[in-house]
Amino acid sequence: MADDTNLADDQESPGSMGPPYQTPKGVHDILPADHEYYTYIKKVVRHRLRQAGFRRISTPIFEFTNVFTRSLGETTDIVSKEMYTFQDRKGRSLTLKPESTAGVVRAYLQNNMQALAQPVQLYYIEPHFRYDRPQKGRYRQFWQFGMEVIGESDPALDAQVIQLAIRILKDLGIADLFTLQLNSIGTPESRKKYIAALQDYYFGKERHLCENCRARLGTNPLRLLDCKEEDCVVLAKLAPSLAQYLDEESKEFHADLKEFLDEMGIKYVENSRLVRGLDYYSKTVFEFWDASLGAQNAIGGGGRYDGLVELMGGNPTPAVGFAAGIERIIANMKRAKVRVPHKDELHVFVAQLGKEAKKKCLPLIMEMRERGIKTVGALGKGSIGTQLKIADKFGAPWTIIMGLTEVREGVAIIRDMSVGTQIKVKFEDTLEKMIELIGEENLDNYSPGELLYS
RNA sequence: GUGGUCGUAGCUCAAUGGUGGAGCACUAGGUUGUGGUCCUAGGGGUUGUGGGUUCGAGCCCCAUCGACCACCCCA
Repeated sequence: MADDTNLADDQESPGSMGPPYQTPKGVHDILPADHEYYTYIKKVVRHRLRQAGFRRISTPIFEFTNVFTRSLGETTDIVSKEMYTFQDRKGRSLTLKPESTAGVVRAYLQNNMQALAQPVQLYYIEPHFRYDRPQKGRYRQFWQFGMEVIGESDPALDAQVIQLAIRILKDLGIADLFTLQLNSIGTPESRKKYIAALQDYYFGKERHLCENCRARLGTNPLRLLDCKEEDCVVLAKLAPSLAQYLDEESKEFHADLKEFLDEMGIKYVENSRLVRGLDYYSKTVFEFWDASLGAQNAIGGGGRYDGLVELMGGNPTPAVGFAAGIERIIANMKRAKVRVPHKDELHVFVAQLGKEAKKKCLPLIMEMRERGIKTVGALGKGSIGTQLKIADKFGAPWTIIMGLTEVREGVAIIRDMSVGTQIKVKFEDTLEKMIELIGEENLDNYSPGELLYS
């Protein structure tokens, strides 16, 4: 292979191993057909969260590595084996963000948002990165939207975050595919005590455990309760339960949360084995599980992280949040045969025959676009036959035909592509006639709102 | 990170170790000012990549890249 780039000596570059240029493992292009989904999902998220008083934030794609190691926990799977970590030119360790809560909390502190009215409500729609072995719905670059409520401890906030998450899933037509799994893991102190008790319980019983569980006993003992191996299940049944170790405050908090959820008519499954993979959670944890497939296909989750702000150097500040994976949402929308409305279809193709006609067509095309008629045309040469063929491929319901004859007569032909009938109008009336045919209400008149000058 | 399945034309897929095909799509013509249907013809491939075994490899073996599945874990 040619030595034409300085990537050539990089072991990981595809080189002669595959097609000359291709995306690396686990990442892919988002093509126009899928962007219809992304656009729609973003609209729903922005709309629902704006209604609830959230404001959007974007943190950098990469942060200093310690932002993540500190907040997520050194021994978590994400930190220990899934981060995209690299060094910059000065040898500083940077990491592509594997999730957003850590960065949002960092931004909260760095930008002194403690000074704002609390709670601060933020949402994001961002790409994230994890070095994982890819599978369907599991990519090395993936999009998540999420929300964070920082600065107030109240089970009513947990309830609202959960309600908003469900509201969004409903808007996307997939709420029924998922069940809300709910648990409380208490304060970090009570959890620590519980984990110690659990390890204590399993001490001396290691040889009855499966290989997996023996390894997890040191790193993630809570997972042992979830194992499907026969002997492990038996041991798990007799193991101490997390609920026994919950402090009074957490118990009361959780009871209130459930009361609020009931009040809002939100159904949930109490799942005492639900544990999230990140160290920063406390009290409330929840996930949305596939109703038929279970945990592997979780579409999103969240919980309370009352200790994180302080852990990252701020004053003790409670918080609660939620995040969901957009690729998984899209996969489920497709599975549920949910189609997304979009505005990409053309209105008009302008077929022109010859240079004289093309000159007449260009200003007309500009005017039509200005008025919100989605228009393509005045391209290529060829006979009227090939022009119509192109028009057909573009899928435009109308075609304006301009040939030498029409230029001379000062008219334009408007063809209805679905039935093949056509009418002849005065050239200067073409624009208004098209608006009439398309319908004022169908025009694509995007308005970003008026600019204000101070 | 562990174990496994798969990779053939733009797409979906055929091809006992013995000359790589079909449908759709594409291009041209039938129809030199009228597309989508129809008819006819045509272009397309180092079988993901690199090695090996064999008289001979799309098929067997090894490596590698990629997709997917089950774990691990999560979005």
